[in-house]
Amino acid sequence: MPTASEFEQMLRRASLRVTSPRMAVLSAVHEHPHADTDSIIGVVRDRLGTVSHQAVYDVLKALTTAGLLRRIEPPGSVARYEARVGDNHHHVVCRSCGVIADVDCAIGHAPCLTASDDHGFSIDEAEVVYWGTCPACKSATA
Amino acid sequence: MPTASEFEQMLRRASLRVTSPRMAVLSAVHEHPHADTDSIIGVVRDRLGTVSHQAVYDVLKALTTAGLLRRIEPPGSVARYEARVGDNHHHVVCRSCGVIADVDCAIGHAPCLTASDDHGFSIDEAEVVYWGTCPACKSATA
DNA sequence: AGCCAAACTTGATTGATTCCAGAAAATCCG
DNA sequence: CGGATTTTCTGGAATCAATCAAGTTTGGCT
Repeated sequence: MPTASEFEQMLRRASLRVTSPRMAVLSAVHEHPHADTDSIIGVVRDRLGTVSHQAVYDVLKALTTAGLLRRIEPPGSVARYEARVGDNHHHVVCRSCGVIADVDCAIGHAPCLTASDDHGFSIDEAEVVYWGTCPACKSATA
Repeated sequence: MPTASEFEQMLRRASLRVTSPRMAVLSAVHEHPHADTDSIIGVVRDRLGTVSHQAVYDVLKALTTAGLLRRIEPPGSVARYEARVGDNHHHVVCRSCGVIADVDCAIGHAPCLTASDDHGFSIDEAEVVYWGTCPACKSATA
């Protein structure tokens, strides 16, 4: 877990002003990977008191654009955010409870990046979502 | 393109009653792959006159559950439907205009199904979204 | 023909996300 | 330090896909 001053440096390096909502959001996402916006709002308010949901939405968008956060949108779920950026990793989603876990690419840096027929598209990224059942749900149904 | 009587058989085989909204939706999705719900409503109304959006939502859900349609939800887009089901194919999405094209799996039947660390999940499906630029947008910016 | 469950209609509601305009705060520069 | 400029934050309203609820119609079967 990065320290407060490291979060500050991340913001400054991205040419973003250092504000308490930004610090709180950044640290909240680091603490709760794959959290949805509403949970993040809750965590931020626990720490700072009153913060508008609009501010959190703005901050999340700014940090995502700056590359400090990554936005993921698993089908059937609202938008979620994670702090692990810059590497090519994917996600497993539990069909029954919806939890998400990180999965490193099995094949290499760009898995499945070579489509059999790309229809003339210039493909620059492949995003993989694995569907399955998490250990907790497996033992619950057993 | 299947004929009307083939659509009818598909519905009956799935134990679904044959109604004009269902026939119209089924054929609309066959004619317009990757269409969103709103476009489908438009096509259906062109053919049948007044149809409630609720009916279309219901039909789409019923047909998806029955396995006659597949629902896809590319991040940043609303839900879309396609009639190509039962095979393991993926999609390319254009970053600039949003068009979607089908892509057959390059590696085999279940690409990237072996994650390096599955965190104990039982993975049964891998869904791949390729991001890139479509030929039309490439030539537009050139 | 006539029943009954499934399907459709109308109309309202939810819930995530975005838009807007004014107030507040942070950075820059002298 | 202090003022001007720019960005951010606040609070409320608006949007849009999607869902819910209650009542009416219709397809499939006897």
